[in-house]
Amino acid sequence: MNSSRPVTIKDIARRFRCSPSTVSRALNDHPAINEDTRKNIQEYAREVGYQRNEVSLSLLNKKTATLGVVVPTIGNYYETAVIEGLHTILQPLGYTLNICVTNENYLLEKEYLSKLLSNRTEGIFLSVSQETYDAGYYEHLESVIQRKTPLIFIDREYEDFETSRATVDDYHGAFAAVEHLLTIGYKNIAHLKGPNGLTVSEQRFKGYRDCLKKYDIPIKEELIINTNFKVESAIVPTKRLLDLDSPPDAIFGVNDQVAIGAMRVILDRGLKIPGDVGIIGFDNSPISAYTYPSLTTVHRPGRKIGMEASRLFLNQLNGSGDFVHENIVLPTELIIRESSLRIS
Amino acid sequence: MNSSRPVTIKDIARRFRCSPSTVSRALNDHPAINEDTRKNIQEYAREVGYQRNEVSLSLLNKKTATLGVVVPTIGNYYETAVIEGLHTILQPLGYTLNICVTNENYLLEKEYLSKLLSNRTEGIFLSVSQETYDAGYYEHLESVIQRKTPLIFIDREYEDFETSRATVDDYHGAFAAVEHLLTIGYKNIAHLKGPNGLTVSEQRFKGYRDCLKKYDIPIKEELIINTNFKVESAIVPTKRLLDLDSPPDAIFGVNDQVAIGAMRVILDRGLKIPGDVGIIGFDNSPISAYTYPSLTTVHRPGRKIGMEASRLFLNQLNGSGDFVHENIVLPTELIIRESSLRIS
DNA sequence: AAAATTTTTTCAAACGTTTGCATTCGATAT
DNA sequence: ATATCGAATGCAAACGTTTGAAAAAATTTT
Repeated sequence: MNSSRPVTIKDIARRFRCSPSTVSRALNDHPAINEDTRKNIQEYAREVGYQRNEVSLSLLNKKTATLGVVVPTIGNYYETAVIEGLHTILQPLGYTLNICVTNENYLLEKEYLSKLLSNRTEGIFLSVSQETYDAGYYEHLESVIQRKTPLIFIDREYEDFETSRATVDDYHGAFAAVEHLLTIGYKNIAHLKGPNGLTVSEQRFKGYRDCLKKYDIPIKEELIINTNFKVESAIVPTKRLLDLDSPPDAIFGVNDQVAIGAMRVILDRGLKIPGDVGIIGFDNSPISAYTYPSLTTVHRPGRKIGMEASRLFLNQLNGSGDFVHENIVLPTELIIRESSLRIS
Repeated sequence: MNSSRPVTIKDIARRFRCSPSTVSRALNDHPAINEDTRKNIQEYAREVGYQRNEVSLSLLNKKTATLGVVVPTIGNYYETAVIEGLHTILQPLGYTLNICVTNENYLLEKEYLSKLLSNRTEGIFLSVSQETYDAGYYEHLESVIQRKTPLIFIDREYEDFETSRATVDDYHGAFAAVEHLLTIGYKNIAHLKGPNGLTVSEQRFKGYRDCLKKYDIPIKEELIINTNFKVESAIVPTKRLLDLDSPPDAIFGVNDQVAIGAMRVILDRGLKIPGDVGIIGFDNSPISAYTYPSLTTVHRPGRKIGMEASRLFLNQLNGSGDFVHENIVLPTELIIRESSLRIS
């Protein structure tokens, strides 16, 4: 059986009765190589499908041109937008992105980070998993820091750690959303909150809370119900909201998915959107413009976050020794559509 | 400035005035190492944060434990489901997935494949880009074949190439969808088609066409309009359909996104779904159950595809020399919801 | 034709790890 | 006291490539 071991420089050298160095130089168009030798070797290499073993080069140069992207999930529009942004900047520079999905699992996250370091990844973009965040774990990050591998946080904050960070201004996005509802005449605004503990959830919740405070509206516990970001998780909570003695006249969902789930329940009850209940989401996912009614939402610039995060990485890389830690916070944008339109 | 070069086995050896071999054996719990030596070395290694350089091991063992996943996009639910499936099987086996997004671009696909080979990736899962497919390119695959790197096609067929393949039975899925519409009483069924040339588009179109044929219904050119899988791309085509002299009483969308876009246009015209127009999509994306009205669709088992593809890869890997090429086609499932419910 | 110069090629080391085989060092048996 | 044995450690090669310095070969100059 033909073992089909990849052709190496040594193989080519044997074939031409020359040294590996000559072959290497010929393949790399080194000037100190005879024109004929070069041509012959290059031609032969192409013929036999020689492909340089990057693994050996990585070992030699201590450069792998690989970056890790560690995220809790890739199911949602936002994450893929971030990855696209990273890709846009980093792919042309020759970097390969190694995308690792932790499923919100601490152990998996830890394993991935360790693996990325072992593989001599040159930088890591990390959105910590919920489990990690909840438990306040951070030891697995120590080794990344210790190794001085550039570490960029995307999206989720991690207070105790000083690294660069690119996040969206969830707080003001939420604030603007609720303020919009208030100024348009809604008075009793509920919030379908994200999982406790996550920065994204908490920031948006804070925006909701502080906006109500600003307008001297009491915060009612029964109007704040948790979800897990998924459509399904909005169903029961929304029903509970509608069954209240004084049901909300508007709902602010922690993301578009949840808002869409809520809309469904409301329409099923024969209520009108935005007539009876106003709805607002978060993310500005592509579908949000085409639901019925279309969904007012807060645009979250995922692609830009990816591009900014890339920039932060490159800064660290070219930075002089000690990293300059930057903290980029991108603004959101309120996108007003049908689900919140009501003449005040 | 502290250069913070990663600690190597040699560093540790120097510290203990012993040879690298001893350190290596100590770290790997080799039996022929003195208990004290072992303990001391292991402790010290932990202290200084030693992490074994997998790059050097990869070179030595010619094993990288890395697999490439080359897909045109990761924006949609289906692709992420496939990746999740791959992940489910392969992550526990120690494989790292290197996800590469080609954006339907041939050159990028070619570059990625070449890079993956150079990096000595042990297997490649490929869903060819539209450009590649359109142009019928295949040379970039030759080197993969030549190297005998296991290559598994996911989702998109590539006739001339014999490799293993895991796809969904789009044809029969589409057929069932249209048949459902017909048996429920719809007569004038339009199709919002996917981009020309893509297997997915063409197979679903064929299913549509053949089903109509089976029921002796003439195929009308004006009822078949192209889209690009995205919500927005359904808007204008749907308007055109509704403006026809004899507008369709049902629309079969090539995917859920397109179907949702169509629904939006129809509802905007004051028409009832499913009363005036029945709608059916494809994919069974999470959102499809919660649109208003909920969307009848064809379930596409992305996760299963990923798992099957993994199985095919493992078979090739353990297979004896010459690969056994398998061709897995998974069935779809019709999910009947509101958008097609009409008493016949 | 020898010396000087230029062109072309080879040598050897390095990257970090593992591993078969050889070596060293005590200790035990003769 | 010496041979024998076992345990512990070291040596050296290997993986594939690059690269500065040295060597060899070819060319030009004297």
